[in-house]
Amino acid sequence: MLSNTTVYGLRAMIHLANSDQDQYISISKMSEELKISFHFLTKILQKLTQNKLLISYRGPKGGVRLSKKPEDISIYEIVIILETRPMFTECILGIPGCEDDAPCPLHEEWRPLRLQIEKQFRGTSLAHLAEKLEIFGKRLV
Amino acid sequence: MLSNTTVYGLRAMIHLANSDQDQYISISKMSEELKISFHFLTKILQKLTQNKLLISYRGPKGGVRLSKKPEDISIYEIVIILETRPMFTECILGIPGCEDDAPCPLHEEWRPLRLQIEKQFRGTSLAHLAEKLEIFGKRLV
DNA sequence: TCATTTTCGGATGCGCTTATCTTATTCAAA
DNA sequence: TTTGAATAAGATAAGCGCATCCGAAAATGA
Repeated sequence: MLSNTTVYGLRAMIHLANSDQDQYISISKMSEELKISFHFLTKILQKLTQNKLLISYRGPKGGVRLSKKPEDISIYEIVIILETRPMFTECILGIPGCEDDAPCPLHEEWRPLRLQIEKQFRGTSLAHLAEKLEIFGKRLV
Repeated sequence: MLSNTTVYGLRAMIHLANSDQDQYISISKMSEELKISFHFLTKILQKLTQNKLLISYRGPKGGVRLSKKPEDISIYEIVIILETRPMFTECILGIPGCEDDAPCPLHEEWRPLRLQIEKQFRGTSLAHLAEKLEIFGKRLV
């Protein structure tokens, strides 16, 4: 459903939402805590930085932090940036040119589900997830 | 969402559901009509044969045919066989051991969607899709 | 029996995502 | 100003799904 890259990115973002918003969080520390390869995590967070979801800072005491309040970041934004395929729009049968006017046989069955998934992703904020993590003791690793 | 392999398999099965049930359909003919590489389609249909969804016959006039009536084959069965990842059960964050008792932060949000997708796939038969193809002039290529 | 057709099944090569490595750049603190 | 810590960015390797190829086996018809 979601690529590894996206999953790692989501976990890291949830972790950041659950950390002190006023200071930069070291990527290497994060990679240890989340058990994600440091180099790979770096690449992923670079992409999120380039897309303005994170602010990075180099040098000692450097790291990354969220560019907005956790309440204002939806997991939809993260998925759109990290997922290479347009999962919220593509035809489930992969037929080129499939659209409402010229639908594939599964088109009508798939559309409502696709829209509902998108709605759910748009409506779920990092703050919401971080809160759950905090209150109910849920884990990221 | 679905792998290429699964998509090809689904298209081929819909094509078969829309063909004469009493005779074997040549894979090479099918591959031409569906514009799918013959060798690759062969591999995919072999898997479906091994899993009793198709019955194959070698030699001249050979080919494959559905092992059950199109009404009795759900696209769920096909996806389960061809998809390598357990898409109807796996955690959306890919966290090992994620389950109802020890959920990841997205667990509760994802579960109803996942179940609804599964329900839709279980409830959609090849006959239903073939009918649509026939009546509304929808296409597979 | 022999040639032809067709699926079966193993082996191989390709390409993209995933993952790693290396060098450059930036910043803080001594 | 120098040193060390940390991200940035490009190059490179590994793994897996995708795709192809080829010989073997089975069935048909002559």
